[in-house]
Amino acid sequence: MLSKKSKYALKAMMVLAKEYGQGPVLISDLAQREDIPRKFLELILLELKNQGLLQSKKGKGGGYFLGRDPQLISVGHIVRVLDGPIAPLPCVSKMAYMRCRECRDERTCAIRFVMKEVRDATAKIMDSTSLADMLRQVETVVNGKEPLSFAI
Amino acid sequence: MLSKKSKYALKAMMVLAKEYGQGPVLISDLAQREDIPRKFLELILLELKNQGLLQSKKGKGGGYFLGRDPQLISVGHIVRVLDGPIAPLPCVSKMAYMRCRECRDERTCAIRFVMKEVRDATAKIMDSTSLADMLRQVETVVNGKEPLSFAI
DNA sequence: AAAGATCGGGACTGACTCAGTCAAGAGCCT
DNA sequence: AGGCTCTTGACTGAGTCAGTCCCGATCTTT
Repeated sequence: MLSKKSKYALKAMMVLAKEYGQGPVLISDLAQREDIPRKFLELILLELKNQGLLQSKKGKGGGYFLGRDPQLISVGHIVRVLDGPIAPLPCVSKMAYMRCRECRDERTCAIRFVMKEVRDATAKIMDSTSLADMLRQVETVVNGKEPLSFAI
Repeated sequence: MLSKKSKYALKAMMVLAKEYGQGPVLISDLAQREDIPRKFLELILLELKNQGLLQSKKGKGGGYFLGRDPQLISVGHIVRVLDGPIAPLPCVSKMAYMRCRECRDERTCAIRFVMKEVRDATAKIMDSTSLADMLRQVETVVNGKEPLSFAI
C-alpha cells in the first residue's frame, strides 16, 4: 500500500516537473495547489532533497525545484525514498535484501518465488515510468487522444 | 508489504495443500512445522475458515483442512483475506474501490494510472498462482529440473 | 545592517496497526 | 464423563502513520 507520504511526494513532484526550468516553487504553493498539509509536505520535500531528487533555495524568491530533468526521475525512485523498498518481502528485495530468519531453504521457497515475480513486475513498471512520462500521459488524456480505457 | 499474517497463512496453507485428502492437521503441528506462534496461527486459520478457504473439525482427531482442491485456491485469495485489497491505492482497487477525497479528476490522474498498472500486474500474478502451482514449483526445484535462475 | 521571506530541524502527539498473549468456553469423540 | 480440539473475547506492548508546533538558520532586498 502506497503511503500518503509517497502519494503527496508524487503529486508535488509532478507540479515541479511541470514547472521545471522556471525557477523555484514555494512549499506553500505546492501545499495549496495539491491540498497537502503544509508542514507535512516540508518533511517530504526535505527527504527528497536529501536523496538528491530536489534542490532548494532559501530567502525571497526561493523554494524547491527538481534536481534534474523530469525524464531522469522515476516513480520508483520517489516511492523508494519515502516508503523504502518496493519488494513485498525483504528476501526478494534487490535494494534491501534480508534473509527470512525462519527460512529453511530459500531456493525451494515457493512464497519467495511468487513474491519475487510481484516485485519484479512492480519495479519494472515504477522504474520505467518517469515524471516526464506521467506529464505526457496527462496531456494525452486531456487532449482526448486516449480511449480512457481504464476509467471506471 | 506482505504482513506476517499473510506469510504465515501461505505457509500453513502450503502444508495443508500437501496433506490434502489425508484428514485434518492440528494447529500445533502446523505451528511447529512452520515455526509460527501457535496462538497467532489460530487467529489466522480462523479468518481463513470464516472466508471459506478452510474447514475444521473439533475434538480428538480434529484439526484444519482445505475447504477445496489446492488447484482452486489462489495466493491472491489468501492474501486478500488476511491483508485486504492488493491495490496500492484504494482508487485503483477492484474489490474495495474508494475515490480519493482530494482527487479533482480521476481520468487525468497520472499517479492513479501508474498504480493501476501495478495493481493489475500484481493481481494477475497472485490470482493465477494456486497452492497446487506452488507445490509443483517446489517439486521441480527439489528435483533439480530447474535452472534456479532466481537464486541469489 | 536590518527586515522579511524562506527553508530546516527537533520534539511531540493521537490514532491506529502489527504481532502477538491469556483465559475461558464450546463442540466432539471414546 | 473426560480429554482433546477448535473458538471467542479481551488485552497488550511496540511501532508506524500522519501530522502539528515552535524555534532556528539562511538568503535576498533595501
